[in-house]
Amino acid sequence: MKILLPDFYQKPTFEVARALIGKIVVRKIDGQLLMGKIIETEAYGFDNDPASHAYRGRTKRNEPMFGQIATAYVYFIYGNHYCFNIVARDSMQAGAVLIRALEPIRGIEFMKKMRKKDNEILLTNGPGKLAQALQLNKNHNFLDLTKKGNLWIQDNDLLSSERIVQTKRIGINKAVDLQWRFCINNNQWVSRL
DNA sequence: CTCTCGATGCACT
DNA sequence: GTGCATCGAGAGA
Repeated sequence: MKILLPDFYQKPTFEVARALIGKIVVRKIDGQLLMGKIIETEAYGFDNDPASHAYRGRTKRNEPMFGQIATAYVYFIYGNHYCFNIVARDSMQAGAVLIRALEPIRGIEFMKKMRKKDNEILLTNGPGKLAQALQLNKNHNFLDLTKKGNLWIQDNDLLSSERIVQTKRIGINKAVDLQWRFCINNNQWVSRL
């Protein structure tokens, strides 16, 4: 499995969001590997996207979205949860892909422990859930995802005939009609239909 | 400084 | 389906 290189992320953000479906998130903790297949993503833009953190310009929080592509943008939300994004864009000044759901591939027992849940569906079927399962937090903000450190993204060599569907984004109140959400059709780890 | 509210998850009816 | 915990970022005064 080859690691995804920077040029993979140097495309319009919504295209990268679609391309990331089926790819593998790898997390290393204390020498143990956790892996999950990306099932659901959303693209967030810049001044073309009122729902994006970057919409009103550069701030301390959204700094990663304006920074180097192929790095992580992790933010804290609702006083409880972290959300994991990957910085990706071409000509825009800012842009990132929110990872909304994974299918657990490896390290499932560890994820169950972190999530305090035994049901495999409930481990990573939502952005806050997968961040908890993989123990992602502010420490991973700005992290280069093209290097094999403790978090990176790999290609998926296995052929997949699953259909990718494109829909409106979830959990936002602005730009609600933009079809910038992608997920594997009929997959049980998708956060919502 | 104060106020609002959110790219959520979970318990509950 | 509805309600809400919980806290930091961002906006405005």
